[in-house]
Amino acid sequence: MSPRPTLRDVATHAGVSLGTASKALNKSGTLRSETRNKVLASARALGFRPNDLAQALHRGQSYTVGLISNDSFGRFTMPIMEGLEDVLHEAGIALFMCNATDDPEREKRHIDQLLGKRVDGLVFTGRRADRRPAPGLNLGGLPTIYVFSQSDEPGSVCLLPDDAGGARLATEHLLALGRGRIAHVTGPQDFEAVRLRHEGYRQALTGADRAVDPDLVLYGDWSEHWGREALHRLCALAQPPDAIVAGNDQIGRGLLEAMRERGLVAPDDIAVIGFDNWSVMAEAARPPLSSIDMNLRALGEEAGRRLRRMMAGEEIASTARLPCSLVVRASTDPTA
Amino acid sequence: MSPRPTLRDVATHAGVSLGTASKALNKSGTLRSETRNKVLASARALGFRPNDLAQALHRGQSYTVGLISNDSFGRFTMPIMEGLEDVLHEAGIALFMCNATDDPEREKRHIDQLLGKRVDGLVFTGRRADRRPAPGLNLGGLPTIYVFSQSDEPGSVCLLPDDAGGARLATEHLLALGRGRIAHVTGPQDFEAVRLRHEGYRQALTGADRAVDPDLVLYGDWSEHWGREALHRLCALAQPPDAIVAGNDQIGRGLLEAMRERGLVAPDDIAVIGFDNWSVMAEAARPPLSSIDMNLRALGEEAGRRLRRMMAGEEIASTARLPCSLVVRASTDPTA
DNA sequence: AGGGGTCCGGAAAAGCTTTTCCGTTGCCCG
DNA sequence: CGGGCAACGGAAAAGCTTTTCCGGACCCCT
Repeated sequence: MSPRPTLRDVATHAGVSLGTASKALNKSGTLRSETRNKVLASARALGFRPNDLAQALHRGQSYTVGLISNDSFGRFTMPIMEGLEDVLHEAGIALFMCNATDDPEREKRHIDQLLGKRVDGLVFTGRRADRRPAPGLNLGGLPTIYVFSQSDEPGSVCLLPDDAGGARLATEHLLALGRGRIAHVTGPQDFEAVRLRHEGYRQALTGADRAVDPDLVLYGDWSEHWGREALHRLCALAQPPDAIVAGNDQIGRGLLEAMRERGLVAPDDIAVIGFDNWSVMAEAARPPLSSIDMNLRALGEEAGRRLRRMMAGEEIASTARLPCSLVVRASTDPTA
Repeated sequence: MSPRPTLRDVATHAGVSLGTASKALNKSGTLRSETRNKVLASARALGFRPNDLAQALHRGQSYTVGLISNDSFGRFTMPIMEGLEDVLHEAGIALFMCNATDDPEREKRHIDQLLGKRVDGLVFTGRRADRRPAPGLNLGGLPTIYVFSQSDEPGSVCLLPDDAGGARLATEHLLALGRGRIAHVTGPQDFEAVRLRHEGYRQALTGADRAVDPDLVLYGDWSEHWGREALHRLCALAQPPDAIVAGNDQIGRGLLEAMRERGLVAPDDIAVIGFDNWSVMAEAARPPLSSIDMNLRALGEEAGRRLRRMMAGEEIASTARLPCSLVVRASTDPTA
């Protein structure tokens, strides 16, 4: 039976009317259990699967949410997606992802497809959390949420990791280890995350009655190469640092590698902590790199909860940031 | 206007009947261009977007394909997805991904959801290309293809990189550089890819009238750590190798790192080539790591083409492997 | 035995689009 | 001026499910 069986087929097979079959399968209406079982048996025998298209059309709700990802490697999107899906599934909602790869044309296409399929909600995910232009499409009041990504549209609902808090956590961890000269080696200054992480770093130092030494703050790109170069620059200072907060794990790993080559030992000579907790990087570093975890999965879960509330008609505060956590490894604490 | 406008709204707004509005928008039937334009204008004014649910229901085809990914980091799935999507989009087919994360329950759920949405095809993608049990669901003749993944069901259509060919390419590259003792440091032997890559390595050596030296073939896990350890073992041999084919880029990078620490220079002392061409690893290695690219995007494109043919009713040969390519970097050729 | 209530299952409409089939209008030509 | 044809637009059905409304049957009680 190539075309999938419809409810009518089931009804015919069970010798009842179409409406009755529906009621039997949905446990609604009032039927003799004998009739109900007959229908159920027929449905099983025929391998019946209700047609979501018809259901959605009928009730005007698709119980489907679309996720548009601009993270071409999926490193950030995947954990978010898992969290989202768990929460949405509880409510019987399916989640489908489309990959836009930072191409506005592709993105538009995907949004259009999703609108055509009458999704009940939309999630945007990014590779970086900077403000992005609103998609040039009228979403017509469709519940929409930006996760690890922000819209420049006022009133849009965004969910982000608390970058400043994460950097503060990292810096405070180093302060608690008794470090006095803490450097910050990070990415390009035009990333909002870079500015916020710097701000958290500053706050932590200020909180400990220390000032930021501009010589100890270095901006570059997100690569290991930059981490290595930055270490050499820092070591050339009259007063090298005794700890470093890296803007991400790749930079952190570069710092550690350069240290090894100079015969410096982490954390004894310099303690290093990264950001992102990208395990494949952090765990392969020598010593393994302490890092800040952005709890992306939890971010996805919270996004799912908020989206559900939005779908229920509730108004949601526009932007929230969720806390990061500290993951201690040997690059700051050898006993870890 | 919270509920999206329907074709009926457009028709009313334009002062024509529903059927006429449909014809105007689909350029079918025979209408005065005046009427057609009136409808088009109304549709634009109202922000009309046809309801794919109704369309799909009507024509019995959803023009949608589902992708089930078991690659929790998306490193392999994402490029495949891009290729797939490009090819499917040409045919007006949308691609939606679900993440199953190697959880059979999740996977079942997703398949069921996709079947309910009456997708016209299904793609399975993996993190590893080993044979996997068929999903315990009746797909009812739905066109299905496994990419970078295999089903143990006979007759299933699978599309894979030519692992053996890739390893042969790598080994021949090293032979062409004049290397005589070529080692192979790879992952767990229970991966089919590991066995195939070893076979390619063997073929290349045999083709050059060289035998495989069992001392030079080391199985371990996929980590950098194992790469480092393996290098030390190889260096402890009476006759250390002058080149190494690594089973993946992480192992390759571990090998290079350990070489640096021993004061060995790549490629002068030992040339190293990896596998996967995972740029974030290969390019950050010192020196940058030559590697074998599995052309995953092309794999995705070919999968899309085959799927389209299957949807058109064509029978497809069950399994194919697509060629890998060699990416030369400084770890084998300093001039690269 | 008849009337009222309960229990069941059927009929029909709605949800949105496409397509086929018809009816109407207007024009041209005889 | 009337008949026929082309051009155009409307009506209706189909595709699948859910849900409401109804009608029929049966039971119980009086």
